[in-house]
Amino acid sequence: MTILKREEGTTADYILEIVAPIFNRKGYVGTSLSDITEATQLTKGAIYCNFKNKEELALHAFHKNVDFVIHPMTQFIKEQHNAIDKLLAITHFYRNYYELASSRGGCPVLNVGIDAKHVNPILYQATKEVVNRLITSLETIIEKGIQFGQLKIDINAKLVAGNIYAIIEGGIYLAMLHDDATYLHNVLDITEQQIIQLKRV
Amino acid sequence: MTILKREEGTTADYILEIVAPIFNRKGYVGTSLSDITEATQLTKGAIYCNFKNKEELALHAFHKNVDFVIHPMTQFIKEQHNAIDKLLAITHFYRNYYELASSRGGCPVLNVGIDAKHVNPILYQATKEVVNRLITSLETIIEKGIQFGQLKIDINAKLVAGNIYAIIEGGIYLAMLHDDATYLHNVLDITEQQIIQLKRV
DNA sequence: CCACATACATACCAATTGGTATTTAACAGA
DNA sequence: TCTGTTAAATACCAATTGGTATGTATGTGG
Repeated sequence: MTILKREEGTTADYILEIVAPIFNRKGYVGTSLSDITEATQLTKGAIYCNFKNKEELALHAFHKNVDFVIHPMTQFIKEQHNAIDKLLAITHFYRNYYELASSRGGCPVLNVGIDAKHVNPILYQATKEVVNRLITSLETIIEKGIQFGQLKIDINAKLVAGNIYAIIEGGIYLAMLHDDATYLHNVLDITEQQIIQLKRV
Repeated sequence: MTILKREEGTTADYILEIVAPIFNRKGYVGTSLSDITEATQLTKGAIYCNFKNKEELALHAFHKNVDFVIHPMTQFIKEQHNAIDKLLAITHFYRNYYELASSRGGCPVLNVGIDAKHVNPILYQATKEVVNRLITSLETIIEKGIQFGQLKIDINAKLVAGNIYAIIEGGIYLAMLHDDATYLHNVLDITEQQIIQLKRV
């Protein structure tokens, strides 16, 4: 399978694991092949044997970064069984997001969404799709909440979902910029208030 | 003064005017000297005669971009004479922000704050200072509003200022990502509600 | 044990990177 | 009109960029 005496996983996985945070930090153009070979202690031969080119590697790295930060949240959500609790599980999850994400170079959605827009259409498109997925899942939670009589009936699910995501991402931005999680925590407080007001009385 | 037969302004101004949106779009590492010489139709001699190096040029470009989008807002604010109206002038200003900023490559604060963090300490620091200035001015408006009896006395000015800025910036992010200003408009609606609730009863 | 595929290393490529030294042209002041 | 200064063009630099062609070692199926 692989020459290197690593216990588990393929070389491609190994490369991605090391390279993903680098792409997240330095961006697509900012990350060079020499950054990659240096960090992995592999040669270009190994890289191009496992990935078609830099772009494909960056795309995989992006998805790896997204999974790393988002996967725990989906678990949190599944554990709850009504709309309010699911929404609060989200804000609860984001309470620890600064620690989770900053160790890997920040929020990949925020980073790549900004970084790739005028530079790499593939990565840009991938970011849009991830954001759409996230907002849509929020939307679905709200819609089902309305349907099951947990939330007020006059709620615009799409609008509220977008707002929640925007507010949280704004808090993440400020937290990352100033290396201070309280910016995020403060907007989460607001978001939670907003969520509670969605509850059907 | 300058060889080029431009009617007004220095060559440095001319370079900045053309180069600023490019830096905003492609970022610091993503913008090459050849991008710059191509766009300005000048040679590297002209560039390095007017700016010490790429970094200094990028720094000036950043401040030019910030001024371009922020200056109109400060005018708006000055025209109002109580805290609520000043705060609403801000949200009013951001109603047109998508059109204003996207034509120049997006929000420079958001772009450079993300782009430069792990790549260029000078630009990163500059962004933090701009954000601090903006949040502090918000804070001052709120504090004076409390002082003059326009706003509730139990408001945490620093906290509210940070929240408003985070929410707006989050809306800007989504609007830019999806090329859809409504994401921004929706969070501005929320922000305005929040502002009105600050009013002393 | 041999043929072959796989996985990676090595060596190389043209193009581009940011930056500089030199040259040229234009202007201003005397 | 001569002189010094300045702005910009030109030519050049070593280093690095992403990518590829070739070489080599290792494991595997027949």
